[in-house]
Order: sequence, then structure tokens, then C-alpha cells
Amino acid sequence: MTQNDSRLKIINAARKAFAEKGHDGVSMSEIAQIAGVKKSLIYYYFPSKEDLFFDVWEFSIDELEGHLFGDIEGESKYLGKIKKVLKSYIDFLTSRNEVKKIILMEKGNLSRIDENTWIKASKRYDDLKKRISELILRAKEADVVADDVDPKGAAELILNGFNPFSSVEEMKTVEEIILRGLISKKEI
Amino acid sequence: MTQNDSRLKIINAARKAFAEKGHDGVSMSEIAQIAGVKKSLIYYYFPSKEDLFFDVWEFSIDELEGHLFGDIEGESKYLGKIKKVLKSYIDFLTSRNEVKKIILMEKGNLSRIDENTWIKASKRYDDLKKRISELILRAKEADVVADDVDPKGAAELILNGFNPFSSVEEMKTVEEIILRGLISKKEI
DNA sequence: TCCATTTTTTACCTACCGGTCAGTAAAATA
DNA sequence: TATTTTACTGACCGGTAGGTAAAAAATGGA
Repeated sequence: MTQNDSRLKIINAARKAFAEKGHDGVSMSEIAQIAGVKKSLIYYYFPSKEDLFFDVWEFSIDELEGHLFGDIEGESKYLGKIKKVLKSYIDFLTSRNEVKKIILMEKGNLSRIDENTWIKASKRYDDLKKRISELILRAKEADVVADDVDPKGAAELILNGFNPFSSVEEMKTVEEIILRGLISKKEI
Repeated sequence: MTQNDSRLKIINAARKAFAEKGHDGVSMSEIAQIAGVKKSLIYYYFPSKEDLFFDVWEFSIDELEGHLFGDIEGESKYLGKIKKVLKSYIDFLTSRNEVKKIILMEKGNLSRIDENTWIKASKRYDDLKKRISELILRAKEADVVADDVDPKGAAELILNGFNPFSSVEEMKTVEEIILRGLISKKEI
């Protein structure tokens, strides 16, 4: 088996495990078992559990970000861009919600400034949040989004509002509420 | 030291610890240390870590629910009731956000139907969610909330949308967006 | 085919986990 | 005063956690 093959098997197994039980609820032996690999092999590819976790985290957020902003450039107007992001989010949640599960699992840990892993993880998450809030900011400057909206708060709401276990109707409602809440009266 | 004194010290220490590191990130010795108590004493009051956790969980959600619906009866109109709930939520988050931190920490685990603790914890959380969604439902029937709103989805959004680490402005924005998104056009 | 390098397995370590238990000092009850 | 209960301790247990060292196997170029 080639290098990247094993590495990827481990990453995927770890992602699955972390999504189900969280960073602290999963052991390296469990991950190894899911990956169909001996535990020590994980340490051949990853220096520590923390490193493995961070790689999974980064990998996952990259994927989410790529999905959210995938073809946003196709939209010319800000309202269209925001709608697209929300729609992509729901798409992502229904098709492969493992990523959102991990975020949900570890969101609380992101405030743990005592441990390096969480600082790094938090930074990556903040980058994603920032990208969303900047979109909101520009839409606000273009008078598409209401002027009492704080872009950072809106970004948080978008990221937190959807639940990976929700039904489609629930997600549609969340989407609708956020959209209606964001846009300024002039746009109605 | 009297019975309830020690028990309460343990509960409070556990709450603090769980809020910071989560159920799986905290050991019984840590909790004991924070409480200023020997580990074995915890087992004198609580049969297991799971039992202790569930007591903390229930205690916390009771507190949140009490706060959210505290004096909602004072409001006669549904719009006022909903506004009050949102306002109380922000109040609660700024004054004592430990409870919300625990919920944030363990939200992901609530889907773990393999372990009894999480099933019980999830049930208690669902009760709270249901109480919110029923308020939304009645407000919807009174034409205060827009008719495309799914009450369950709205309840989820309210519970998830706010972040215990947010600034006041961010919370205000979340409140504003949700409110604007909920109410029907007739109310504007 | 041989050999050096990469990849994987075996065997093992230490620290700490949740939890138990025999015992005890002091308070309450009889 | 004698007995029972309450609140608490410290030593200890089996098991498992993350992690490591070294041997074994696979790989691939000469």
C-alpha cells in the first residue's frame, strides 16, 4: 500500500470517529481499528493525536469553505452571493454532514487557550468566519444587508444556526429566517 | 460540613470543569480538586461520572429554562413574549454563560444514542426546545410569525444561534436578525 | 538477485482513568 | 453511656490511554 493511501485511510477514519465521539471521546486504538490499521502506524504518519486531530480539522474546514464559496463568483449581486452561500451550506449539510458534526463537537473547545491545538484550530475556524463576515460587510456597504447588522455576529449566526441533524424543512426555515433578517427593507 | 454543602460544591466544580473541557475532557480527580474535596467523596454523593454529569446537565438546563420563560406571562402579545425570550437569553449569556458553554460542549454528543446518559440528556434538551417551538407555533397561529416558518427549525435557530463567547453587539445582531426573520410582513 | 530504504507490525511502557472498599472520626440517636 | 449513622479518607484495583523501540516485511532501483 502506498504512502498516501494509508495516510488517507487514517485521516478518514479519524474524521469519522471524531465526528461521532469528539476529540476526547475517541482513542487512537479506535481510530486504528476503523482505519483497519495498527495503532503504531498512525504514529508513523502523525506525531501525536493532537497533530492528527488538527490535520483532520484543517482538512474538514478547507472542504467546507471550498463548498461554501465554490461558485459564488458566478453571482453578480450580493444578495445572490449570500443566497448561494446559504444554499451551499444546506447542500453540504445534507450530503456530507460529518464535517459539521466535528465542528459542532469541538466548537466549545475552541475557547481553550491553554492548549496549542485548540488555538490553532480556533484560528482556522476564525478565518472561515472572517470570510463570511467580509461578504456580509460588503453586502452591507452595498445597502443589500440592513445597516444595523454586525457582520461578525451575522457570520456566527450563519455558522451556528444550522444543525447537522436537522430535517430539510428545519434547514429551509433557518435559511429563510436568516435571509429575511439580514436584508435591508429597501431590498424587499 | 453539612451534606448539601459538599454536594453543592461538587456540582458547581463539575459544572465549571465540564463547561471548560467537556464531559470527556475532565477527570473525576480534576473535579475533586476544583471542589476542594477528595475524589472518593464524589462517589459518596454520586454513583458515577455519568450520574454526576447528568445532574449537572439537568440542573443547568432547568436554570436556563427558568430564565428564558421567567416572566413571559407578563407579556400579553406573542411578539412581546418572543422578544422577552430573546432578551432573557442574551441576559443569561452575558451574566452566567457557563450553562451555555456546557450545552455547546456537549451538543454534538446528544446524538449518541448508544449511551444512556446522552439519551437522557438529549431528552431534557428536547423538552426545552419543544417549549420554545410551541411558543413559535402559537405565535404563528396568531399570524405574528410568518407562515413559512417551521417552529422546530426556529427553536433550533434560537438555541444555537447565540454564542456564549460573543460580544454584546454580535448578540444584538443575532437577536435582531432572528426577530426580523421570524415575524410576518403584516407585523412590520 | 541483492541491498537500502520505506512501510508496517509486535511487544511493550508509564501514567492515569473511573471506580471500590475497608476503615474512621464525629455526630446523632437510643 | 452504648449504639448507630453520617461524612469522609487513602490505599488500591483492573483496565486503557497515548506513545515508543525495535524487529519484520514490503518495495524498488542497481
